[in-house]
Amino acid sequence: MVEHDLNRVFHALGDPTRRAILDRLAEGEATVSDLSQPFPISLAAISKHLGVLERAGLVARESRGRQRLCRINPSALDDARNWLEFHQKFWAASLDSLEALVGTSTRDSGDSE
Amino acid sequence: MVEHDLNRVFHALGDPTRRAILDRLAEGEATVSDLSQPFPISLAAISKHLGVLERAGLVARESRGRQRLCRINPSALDDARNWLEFHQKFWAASLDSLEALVGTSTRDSGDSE
DNA sequence: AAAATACTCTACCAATGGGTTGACTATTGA
DNA sequence: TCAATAGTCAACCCATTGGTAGAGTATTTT
Repeated sequence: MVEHDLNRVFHALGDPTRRAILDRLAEGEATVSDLSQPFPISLAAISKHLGVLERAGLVARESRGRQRLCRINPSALDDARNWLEFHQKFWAASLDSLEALVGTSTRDSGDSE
Repeated sequence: MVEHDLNRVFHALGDPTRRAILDRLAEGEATVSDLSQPFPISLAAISKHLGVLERAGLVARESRGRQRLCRINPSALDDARNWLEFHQKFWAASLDSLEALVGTSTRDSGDSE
């Protein structure tokens, strides 16, 4: 909704490790250790990535004894998807009118819009 | 298509100035000076942003005399949009089964397609 | 109670990112 | 021809990022 959030969401999605974490999380809840397993980096690094994802609203961590259960929040993608969808349509439209303009090859006298 | 590109696209979209540039560019081609006008930063900074957008495949710059005409490439958003769409559906499905397990009926975004 | 587990937190480090300025190139314009 | 315009490029600054290692905090487990 707010720019602010879009920044965080897009930034979070810009890292392949984080996208992979989301992929894995899509199969179900997982602990931080579970999530760290496929990666050759430290647990602390994964924890940091989870922090980024959490601040972007994409995942939630819940304490469960001595472990943290992580799960996904799909609705946080709405803003990003809306942005993309809107702009793609908008751009397509603007390209259409450009092509229409070029296609007719008529010198425009100023009655555009 | 490749991770590589997703990184670049999402990273490019993660900056509000760059999103604003895309917004403005959606209204039609523009020169670098045109694009820099609404922003309180240097032309060089805008040029850098355009480089990021260009490497992400989102815009193209074309030499036109001593100026550079910039225009948008909507199809570069496809990868990002596909990624979002696929994962959102995937996650929604995984949450559905979770909720079925839990038994709550808090399911709100179940519109098809 | 003591030890192991599962994290998080706090430095710290090297690399990257967004910004600046100033020099440089190329195209117009006077 | 000479000066202004349009933009890029390179060097630099500082904040942020992704990574590490190590200490610290709960929770199990023995």
